[in-house]
Amino acid sequence: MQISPPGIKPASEQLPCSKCLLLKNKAFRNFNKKELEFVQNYKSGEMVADAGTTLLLEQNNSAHLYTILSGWAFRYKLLEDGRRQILNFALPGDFIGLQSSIFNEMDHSVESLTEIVLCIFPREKLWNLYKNHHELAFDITWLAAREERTLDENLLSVGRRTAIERISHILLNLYCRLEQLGMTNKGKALFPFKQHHLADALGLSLVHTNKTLKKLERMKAIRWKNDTFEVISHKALAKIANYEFKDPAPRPFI
Amino acid sequence: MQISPPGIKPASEQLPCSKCLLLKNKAFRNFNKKELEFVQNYKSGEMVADAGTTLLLEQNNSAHLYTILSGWAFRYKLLEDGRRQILNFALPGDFIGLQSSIFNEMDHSVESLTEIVLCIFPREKLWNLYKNHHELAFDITWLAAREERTLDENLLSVGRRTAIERISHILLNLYCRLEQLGMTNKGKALFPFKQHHLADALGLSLVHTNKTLKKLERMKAIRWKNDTFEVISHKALAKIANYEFKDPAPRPFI
DNA sequence: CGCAGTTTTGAGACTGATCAATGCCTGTGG
DNA sequence: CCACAGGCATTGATCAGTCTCAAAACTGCG
Repeated sequence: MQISPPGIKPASEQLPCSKCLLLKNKAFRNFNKKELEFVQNYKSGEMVADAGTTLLLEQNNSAHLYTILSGWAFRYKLLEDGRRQILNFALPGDFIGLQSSIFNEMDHSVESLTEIVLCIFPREKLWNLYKNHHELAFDITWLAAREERTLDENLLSVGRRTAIERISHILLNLYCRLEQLGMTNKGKALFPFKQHHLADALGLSLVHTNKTLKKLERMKAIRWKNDTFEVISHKALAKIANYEFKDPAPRPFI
Repeated sequence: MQISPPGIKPASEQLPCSKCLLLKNKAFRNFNKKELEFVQNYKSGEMVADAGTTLLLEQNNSAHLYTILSGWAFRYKLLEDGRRQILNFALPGDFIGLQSSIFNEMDHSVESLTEIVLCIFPREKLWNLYKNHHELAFDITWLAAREERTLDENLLSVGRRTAIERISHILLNLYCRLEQLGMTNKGKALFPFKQHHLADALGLSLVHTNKTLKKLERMKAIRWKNDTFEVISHKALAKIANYEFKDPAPRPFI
């Protein structure tokens, strides 16, 4: 029996897949009728979790896979003494929990940063998806490969970029992801995380992260106050981070 | 037209899939006749590359996917000024090049560390695999998810572990992977890479990597001389790295 | 024998970590 | 409406793990 962790509740109001808000977002690809039908059938429900909820826990098994419908989450791993590494941030359209479906055990945890709405897929039906809907199966591989790319980039940052490069890079990257999702407004975006999240994502200490952020503010590249992040100079940021902008093609999701 | 980069040649002698050496290795799962037949058909040939050959290049596209039949390789990314981050090492049974099949462009490069034998799969037939062999499609997802796990672990190391922890961890990890493949002998294994590869994999400088290795030797945990790596004390190494041994189930490959 | 690549060692510099306060907001209870 | 607590952000001072530079010692090889 699966018991919902505290902070997680079935969503009161659920949309049919055909009305899924993600479908309206130009960041995502379209579905044909047959696919939509299958996904509707695959989906077992929606749930809402408060900010700060542990959605998936390392070493545990999860009965479900999730697609984020709205809100932020992050994947992380802990060392025994409490050191934490945030592996990456997850946004609407991102798929979480594939690990446990494939290996029967998570090797990382996932926590929500905001109130979050998740679309639930029972893992035992994943096989069925591979069997009958190879386009969707391919999409799942696509998502896994994309995650790998993100991790490659993060590893490059943490391993070889300096503090100021890392910070500029991740801020710009997050900003671009949000922009693609239509979650920005005139250079501004809501960043629901704290500085210690950034530090943990970048392998830096909180203090040094703070000092470096201040430096970026003094350089008039960014402003970040009360959860609102603002890119003041894309150019300056991109130059520090040596960031390459690319406009992504519509992407799949499940 | 695809022109083979220098250092790459078609293998002179090629085994049919039914005699694939990987099949004899207990690390890998078995195939049934139908699968074997499909894979045999999917496979377009084998090639051999010298040590130090760039097998796949960032920003390029590759017409093929590869499974390593024998030898070592590594995936890496470069920064413009030459800083390099090795993302991970690839051993026999590992699958490389999925990225370019999915996104039409590699976002990392791959280089051989030893002479390497590759099994070649044309990317345009990947779709066919998804269509007609969902078990194999699932295996590809399995491989992608496994890669993600490895990267998660590497990111944790580089972001949050100290130099000595990182080094102990990666050495033990590589040793265990080789052991699984039957490539170790009484605590000894061949490590065909140089110290600067380790440094680049761990986000450390060459000098500091060297000093830390020496420290591990003085602590009588390891010995590493002339490409031969020896674990002298699993216990000591595991304690420093806080490493958890797990015996893995037979894994898929293509 | 001599070169080229690699490993090893020492010295000194510096990025980023740790420690310790202080300040700032926001929500809560009186 | 104020006092206070708790969570974050900010700052200064000091420390240390790692880096860079430089040179010497090895190793394998033509």
